[in-house]
Amino acid sequence: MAQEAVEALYGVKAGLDLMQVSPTRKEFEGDFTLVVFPLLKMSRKAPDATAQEIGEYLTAHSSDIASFNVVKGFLNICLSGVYWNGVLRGIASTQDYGQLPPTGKTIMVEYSSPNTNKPLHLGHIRNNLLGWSVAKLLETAGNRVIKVNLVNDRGIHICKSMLAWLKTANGATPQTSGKKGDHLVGDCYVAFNDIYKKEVAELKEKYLAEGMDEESAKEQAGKNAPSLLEAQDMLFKWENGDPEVRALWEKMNSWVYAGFDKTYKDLGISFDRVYYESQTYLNGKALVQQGLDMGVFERMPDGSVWCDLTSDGLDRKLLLRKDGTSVYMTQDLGTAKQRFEEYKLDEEIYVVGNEQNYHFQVLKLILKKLGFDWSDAIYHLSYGMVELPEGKMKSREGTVVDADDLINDMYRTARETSLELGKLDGMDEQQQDKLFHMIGLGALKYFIIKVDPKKTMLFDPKESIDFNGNTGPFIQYTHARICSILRKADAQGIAFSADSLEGKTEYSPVETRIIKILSAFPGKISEAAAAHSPALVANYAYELAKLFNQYYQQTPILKETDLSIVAVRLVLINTIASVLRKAMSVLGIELPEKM
RNA sequence: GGCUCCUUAGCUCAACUGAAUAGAGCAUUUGACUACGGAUCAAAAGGUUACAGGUUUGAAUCCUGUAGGAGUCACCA
Repeated sequence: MAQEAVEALYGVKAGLDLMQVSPTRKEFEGDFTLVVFPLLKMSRKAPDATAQEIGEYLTAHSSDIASFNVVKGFLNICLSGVYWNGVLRGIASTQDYGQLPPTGKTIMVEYSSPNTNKPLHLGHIRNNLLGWSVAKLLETAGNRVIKVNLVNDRGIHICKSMLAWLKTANGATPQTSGKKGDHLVGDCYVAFNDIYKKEVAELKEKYLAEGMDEESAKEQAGKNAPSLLEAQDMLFKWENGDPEVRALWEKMNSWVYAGFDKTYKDLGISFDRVYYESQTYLNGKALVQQGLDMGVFERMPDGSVWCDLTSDGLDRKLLLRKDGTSVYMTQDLGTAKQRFEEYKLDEEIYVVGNEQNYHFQVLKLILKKLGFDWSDAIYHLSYGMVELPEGKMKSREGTVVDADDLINDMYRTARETSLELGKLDGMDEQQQDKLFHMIGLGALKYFIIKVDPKKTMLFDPKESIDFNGNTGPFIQYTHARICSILRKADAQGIAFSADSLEGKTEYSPVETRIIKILSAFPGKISEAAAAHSPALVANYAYELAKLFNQYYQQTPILKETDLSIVAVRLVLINTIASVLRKAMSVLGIELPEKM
């Protein structure tokens, strides 16, 4: 449109990149703003004159434009009430507004990927919420999405827990101890480290007494502590299928899975497929041979295999140990190949913390060297750590925020706040329980998701999570409020539908702003999907909720005497409620009708 | 030490592709109708966007350097 104006006025076709249109800032009058600076070369006139000319042309050629004004090279355009009425009507009569048409693409999202030797903590919560909502976001943007979890269920760390269980637990099970399975196993892991630390200290004393120097005494003690040797022996037995070790391993893992399932259920997240590393850890060995044949990898005299990436500015990467066993990278290479072939993926997203940036850089590079053109379709959704006021969470120092504890805290706060406000008349206990969970979890999820995934974020247990202001409960409250009005309207027998908008030509400035933001929703979904950032959707929902609360405060809805105006306002707020529901559903947050 | 990332109000976070006076929430101060639901709203105060240069009509945003912080550089995963 503006492009046409430029061509008609200056006889030059301007590229779309020069046409900068953005929503007008609220301190100026207008709906959209065209920045004319980039066009000055074509107009060969002063900014204001150029803006004036374009504004006049647009007003003359489009009936949707009501007026315009020029401020310091910015052309502010006001669209007519009739135009906005058409927009609102279109939105109100669209089924599942915000759901974008199918793209035909298949995208896999891998997230969560826990170890089975400790319970989930706040860092995992960020991973889980982010992974789940990115998957939901991509679905909403029209893609077919496969959510997968790769459980790290084998390795020396698991053996440590097993060993400690044998030595210290006296046969305790989740049933007999009353502990959640993942916590029981996690406690064993801690117990192992206590034993290990003690042994290392003793051994170090002994070595020092034998005249070894400090440095090597420490190193040797660390390597030779009896419990560690036992754990290594256990891992060896595991790899050789020792029935006793395998049976214990299966038993303890099953406890952990039951525990994880509970936490996943509380968080409201799920997977389409779960992979276990015990079944995939041999993947990728075939690729090593392929790489050797292609001359991309090289075998050392001791038998180990490496990929030299120094010409790309990276290091040499080990792919096969001298004993022929594979490493993490090797597995990931094989697993990626398997997945792309099996599912014909258009994209694979790994939701993994930014501490593994280097790993994924190497992964993609090696795949590329092996000639897989789909290596570019791998996206590492690298999220920042959750830090505490005293710094990073460290399980060894006991400074972790446990996922289950945090979920329970949120539930309790929601319960206390709700009961204090006492608006839950007529709700039975089961409904209340569901509501407290909805609110508590809404607070937690929103708190995590509203932050840009890439950024390190801070959680202060002392202040915990607020329920006022820019929060999940704020948006839930807004929704409940709208529902309350709609219920009252219904009780009064006031009917409305998109057709109630027929013939409406005027909207107040706030109403226009609301319609504008509503109309931006699908665009926001695709923008967020492209950026892999649910945070954009969270902030969008907040803006909308805030705008409704302003509107509500200054505009009577049911108190208005003109019933046709009441109906229009009901259409508007009903649309707000459904867009809020849709937006928050992307984040996995439910909105109550009462709270 | 090499490489990568980060630094915005007292605190937690925004700012689309470079655009107008850098926005919210919390905390602080003040105010709000016989409450269409006060988990709300209105207002005040709070900023040299770490620092120094550079590019540009225009820089929190791009480039260079400095300071501070994080991550990573395993025959761990």
